[in-house]
Amino acid sequence: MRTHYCGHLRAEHIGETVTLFGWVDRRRDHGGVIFLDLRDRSGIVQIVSDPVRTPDSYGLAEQLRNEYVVKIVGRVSQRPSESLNAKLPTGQVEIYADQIELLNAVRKQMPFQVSTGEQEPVREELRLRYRYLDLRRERMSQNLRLRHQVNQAIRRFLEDQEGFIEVETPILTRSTPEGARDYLVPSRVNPSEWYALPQSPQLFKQLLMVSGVDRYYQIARCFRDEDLRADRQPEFTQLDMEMSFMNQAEILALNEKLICYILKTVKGVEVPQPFPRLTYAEALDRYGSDKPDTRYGLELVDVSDLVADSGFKVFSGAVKSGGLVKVLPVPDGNATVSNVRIKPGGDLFKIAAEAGARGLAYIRVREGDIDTIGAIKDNLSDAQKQQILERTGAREGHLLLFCADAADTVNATLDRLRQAIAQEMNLIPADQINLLWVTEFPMFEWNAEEKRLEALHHPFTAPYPEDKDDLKTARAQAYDLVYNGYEVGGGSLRIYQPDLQQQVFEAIGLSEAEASDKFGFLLEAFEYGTPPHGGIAYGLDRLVMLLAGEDSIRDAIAFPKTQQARCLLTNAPSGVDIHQLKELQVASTYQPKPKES
RNA sequence: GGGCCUGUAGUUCAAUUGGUUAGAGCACCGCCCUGUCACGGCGGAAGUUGCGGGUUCGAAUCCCGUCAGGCCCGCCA
Repeated sequence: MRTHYCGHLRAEHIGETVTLFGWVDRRRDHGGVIFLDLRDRSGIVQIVSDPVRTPDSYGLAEQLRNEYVVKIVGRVSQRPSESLNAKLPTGQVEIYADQIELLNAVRKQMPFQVSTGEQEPVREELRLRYRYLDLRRERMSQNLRLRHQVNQAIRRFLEDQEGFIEVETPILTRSTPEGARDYLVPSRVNPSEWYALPQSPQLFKQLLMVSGVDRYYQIARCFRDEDLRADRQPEFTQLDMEMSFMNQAEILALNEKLICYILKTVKGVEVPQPFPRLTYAEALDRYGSDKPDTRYGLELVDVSDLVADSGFKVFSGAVKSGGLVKVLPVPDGNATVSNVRIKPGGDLFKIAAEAGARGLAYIRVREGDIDTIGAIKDNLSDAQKQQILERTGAREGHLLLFCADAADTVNATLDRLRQAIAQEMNLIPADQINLLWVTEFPMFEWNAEEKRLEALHHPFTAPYPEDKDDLKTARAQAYDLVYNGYEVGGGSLRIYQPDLQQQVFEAIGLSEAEASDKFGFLLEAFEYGTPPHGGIAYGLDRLVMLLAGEDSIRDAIAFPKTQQARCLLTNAPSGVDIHQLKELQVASTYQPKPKES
């Protein structure tokens, strides 16, 4: 049968007779000689057929078309010196096709061409409908391969170097409060009861620590029934890890080694360790975000104290009511950003408004003077202006964009503006990889809608010991790994004392009865000798997306869903037979909206 | 639930901004071509302009609705 993969053939094989299988990538028929590019998963090699050298195959070679599946038996030959192809790894050789066997033809018009991949983009809708063809194309087959290499690197490092063992945890599990919406599965054997698909293996991996596994990992499928984004799918894959008897510094160091091993193995890139660390507070202060992209500057500057008692009410009012006044200094921003764009109706104003800001103020630094609206000019003293210029490092040509509002709003607004402006001004070095840890997250944040505290990370996250006495304001021993502005991983040290866990449940408004109902098994497990432990989970799809240089997580997944959570290939989800529902004792209550006439 | 963008031949795009027969590359079919590699040449077939309605003498183009895909907000411990 097959003796070689197409892409592996080199000058050293010249003279050998080989048997190849693959797809016809392209056919070039010169009337007297036919060239075929034969493609398999390893690459492409050129096949030659003509009536003189390969009389037995020429007739069939004329019949072949793109994407036909063929078997080729032929002689590996040196290409004529004027016909070498430097673009192909196999470009020194070609195969004289002594035999061609047509294994399968293409019977329908191709919905799109496989071999033009890079030159001609195809509508994603079509790519997803005919995903098996899309995956034949260079770009997607590379992405599949890259993903495999990442998985492989993870296993080599964690298993061979660090002694982790992979344990599989249930897909049919129980629904838990908090967190995302669950996917539910009815139990036929237990009518009216439901399994939930796991949002993550969180509870099981902690139980495995109680079990003495010590170092656990899993490449785990997770499910969250929430709306989709370019970087969010309803089912996704985590690299999930948990380890016992390690402190935060040790866990971060081990994970840095893991990430560096992956980068080195799949990209050949060396990243210096340790990775930079930013506390949550510092990240918000300097970037307005807990996942800052640090590949470019444009850091925010807090000027609240400088304008707290200025006559400009927008500024002083924001500070008085507990908010902030922060500046996004944009070098050369005067030339790039016109006033029209900052004012109502402008694109930057729109971005700010979407983030909740009511408006943007500005100061333009001109030669020896500043240019701004009258209300600021008249209400800031020369000293205040001078201090602002000094603190923001403003020079001639700088545009200072001000946002004054509640802290959340200011940070969200300037974060988005910072990203938009960096992109517009081409400040983002696309090839750079910036990794950093964000640490010292708060334990909780206030959910205004439900009027209660919510766990920022999850309710099993341990507070810093010194903060334990006031849990509501405590910092968590939690950490996120940020990769070019994307959160690619996050984890924490866990609570392993039942009483402290109970206090955290109380803080988020989970009564003892509820906690015992939902998590009783975990609390009980903690009564039997639980090691201190902690862990982390990475969004594997997101990591692969970034390593592949893609903008969408879908390009890192073989068979992804559309934004409407549909699979265009299989047409899932779909209706089911009424008998299936009867067996499950389940009925849909869905009522289509009546059409208005 | 909301905002924005897209939908024209199998496909990727165009159509002088409301005008007469909706064009081009690739793919497909036929003929020609012995060194191409995005081969080349000649010819051909291929369109309910997503779908439905409206405005208009006239709609791919304007309006309304609807479907599908995308980006975002909300949501995602």
